[in-house]
Amino acid sequence: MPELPEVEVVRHGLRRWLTGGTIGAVTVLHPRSVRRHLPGPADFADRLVGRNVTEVCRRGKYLWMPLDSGDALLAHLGMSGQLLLQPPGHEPERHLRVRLGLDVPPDAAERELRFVDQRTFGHLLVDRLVPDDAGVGLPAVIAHIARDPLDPAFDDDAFALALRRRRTGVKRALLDQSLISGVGNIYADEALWRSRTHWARPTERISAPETARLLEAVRAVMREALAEGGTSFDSLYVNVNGESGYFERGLNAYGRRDLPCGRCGTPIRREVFMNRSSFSCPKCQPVPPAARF
DNA sequence: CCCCTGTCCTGAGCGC
DNA sequence: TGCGCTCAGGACAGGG
Repeated sequence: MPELPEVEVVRHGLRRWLTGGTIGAVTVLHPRSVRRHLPGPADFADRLVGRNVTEVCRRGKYLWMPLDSGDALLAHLGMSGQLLLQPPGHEPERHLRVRLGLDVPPDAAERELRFVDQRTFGHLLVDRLVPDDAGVGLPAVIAHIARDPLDPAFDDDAFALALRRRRTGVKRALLDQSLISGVGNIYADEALWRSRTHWARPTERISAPETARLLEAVRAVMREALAEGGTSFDSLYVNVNGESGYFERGLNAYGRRDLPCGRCGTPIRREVFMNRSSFSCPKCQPVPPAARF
């Protein structure tokens, strides 16, 4: 379940291989993986073949590679997506969806970029680059995605104000990628545990200092995960070299139903919210008055 | 405009 | 053994 730290690990791994490389043959093996490329798979391939990759960028959970054409190849890993660099003759993976030939700089070994995705919640598309609010290019289809909390240009004060204007629970707000990006179910639960916040705490009642503590908690859990090389549970997430990125021992709340809270020993509870699991400590994170469920 | 729910997908695990 | 059910959840369309 790749969230910001896992995607950043992938970005970092891809950067060295892709920058300066030229895209060769493109094969779409499963149309669903390019469903958000509205002109269709043939156009997807046409706009990639022969193009030079100039960079590998990320915002939140989105990854994109600007091309010398003014387009970018955009990727979202969804639940189970992987971007693997394999030798061209390597045996096809079970859930291989898209393959992109790659002519890498002359001193590097030949590689093929492969999009592997069991559950097909992830996707690839090609889109034009448009300037963002700082004049740097990002794909037009993700112009609505907020900056992420590790972005130096993330505006903490603006986030605090936007949070207080919302009429919802704090976890729903953390998962809203148009408010703050890169946070998924795992890091939301971890950050809420760390800041001793209940997931249903009404956003309009969250003070500026409390927002600051919450952001600090989000950043701390993400930095810890990055330091470990990315968090994930199942072998569905594999980093760019094909190694599984595990981080279970660093988790304090997520997936720890009935296990003791690391601070107070109270068994961690599991609740269903937004059709997904929320894990929290009943004692450290008590249900707030006027909770928004 | 804002908020929230339903939907997409595959495979593991489990009860009968 | 095999069948059917549940669970995992990111992003967005569309309804209220």
